[in-house]
Amino acid sequence: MDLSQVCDIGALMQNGVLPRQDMAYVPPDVQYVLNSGVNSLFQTFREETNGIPDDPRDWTSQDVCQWLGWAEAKFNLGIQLSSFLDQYGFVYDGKALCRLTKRNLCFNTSVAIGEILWQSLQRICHEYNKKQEQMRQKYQSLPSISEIAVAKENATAVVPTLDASSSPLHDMAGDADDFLARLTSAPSPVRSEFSDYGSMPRSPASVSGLSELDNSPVQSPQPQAPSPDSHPVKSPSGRSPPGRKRGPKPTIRYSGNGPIQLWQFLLELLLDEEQKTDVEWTGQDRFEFKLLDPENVAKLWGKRKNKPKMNYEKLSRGLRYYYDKNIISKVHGKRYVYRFLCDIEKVLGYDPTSCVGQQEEKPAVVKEEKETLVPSPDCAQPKCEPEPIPPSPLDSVISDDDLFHSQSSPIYSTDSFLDDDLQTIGFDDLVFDISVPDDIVPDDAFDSLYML
DNA sequence: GATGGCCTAATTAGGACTTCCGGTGT
DNA sequence: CACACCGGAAGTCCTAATTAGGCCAT
Repeated sequence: MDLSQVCDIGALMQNGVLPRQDMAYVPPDVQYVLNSGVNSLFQTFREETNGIPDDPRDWTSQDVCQWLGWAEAKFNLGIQLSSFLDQYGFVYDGKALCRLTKRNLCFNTSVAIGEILWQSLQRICHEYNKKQEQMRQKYQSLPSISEIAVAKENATAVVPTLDASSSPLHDMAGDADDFLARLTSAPSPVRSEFSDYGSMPRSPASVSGLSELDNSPVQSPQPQAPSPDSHPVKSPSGRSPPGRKRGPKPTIRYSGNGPIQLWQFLLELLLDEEQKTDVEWTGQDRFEFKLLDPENVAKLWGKRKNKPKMNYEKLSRGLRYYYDKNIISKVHGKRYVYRFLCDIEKVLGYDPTSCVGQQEEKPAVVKEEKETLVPSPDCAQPKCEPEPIPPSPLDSVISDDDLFHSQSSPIYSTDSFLDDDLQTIGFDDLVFDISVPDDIVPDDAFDSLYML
């Protein structure tokens, strides 16, 4: 199948080339062609649609119809509009649309159509975010009004420069670490309301402040700083996704909200090829790892937290606090060996221990994920109380109360319903920053970084 | 002058460690 | 005996929520 064929999804489905509704997934090679087709045909989206807002969240029902019409015409999808009616029989607006997951889309239409629509929507969101980011950077590079006023006082004719490198604000940014630190100040994962980690809820206000769209595929662009000491991460699948250019490996570094926590730091080290002499997965048990050089790990931890007197004795005390919280446990009888009890696979989007001892490359980019820390299914959870599965994100009306309960439930996060592409629920708690080198094509970066 | 809205600073509460230490197990 | 490991206790640092007070418009 080539790009010329991909335009006619309907025909491809009829010919059995593409999976139909009863198929569970799109084969990777077909998915690649679909992605390429969307990317190729998307070039004309703006010209062929009339005045659709850049931000899909701002779309009206008419805009959604227009988008569906465009996709329908472009790909001969055979979309049933009824698939996009909410419970009241109205066509989704942009906000409701953005709450859909790929799985929702596939479920409502078909795997192939869902894939096309998903890719298309991702692309639109990506363009919007890119635009926002550019505007943000442009804005940041501008001198403030007060600076202009001062400049006017000091010189009779000073023209504010747009050159970021010469802007006083540019210098104020400080080093990347400092900048990163300032970016990462917010609640931490184990502080999530009603989480199982010994935290007490503060007040519903802290939760109700979450907008519905915080969990939608559309993420507002977040300022990201370069990570000077970040390191490459390999991919678990063993081969690079098709179409990805060769180049410097993407890097991964925690950049979530709030100060980095010890377990996050350890995970960061474990994902770092260059730290393999300090800490590594044992491969013996799920998420089991060993501190090969405990003192050095402690030193690195102390460096990160600006605690020069940090040592393994103190670090291990920190780890022991995790025992009660079911985040990490000690592997009895093995020196310096611990085990993550939380579901690292969910946090990262793949099992980092799956290719321990293998030489093949992991996927070049790891999922960027925003999610509460989730105890793994095999971890005994006496404090966990079962909760009913919350309403589908398809529901166009979700009360704050629903949101409050559904998001804060650890059970919800562990539910199998939330696998792979269904990731619209979660806090902005854990975010690993994946820096993608410039020479990797944007679409590749987008595939992995965006709307996961 | 009374009231209400807005803003800001101070206070409070809580989480996540850090530091220290005595005890236990191997 | 050395060392890893455990867990209590007190303290620090940080963030977010709450409260109090000042200012201003009506």
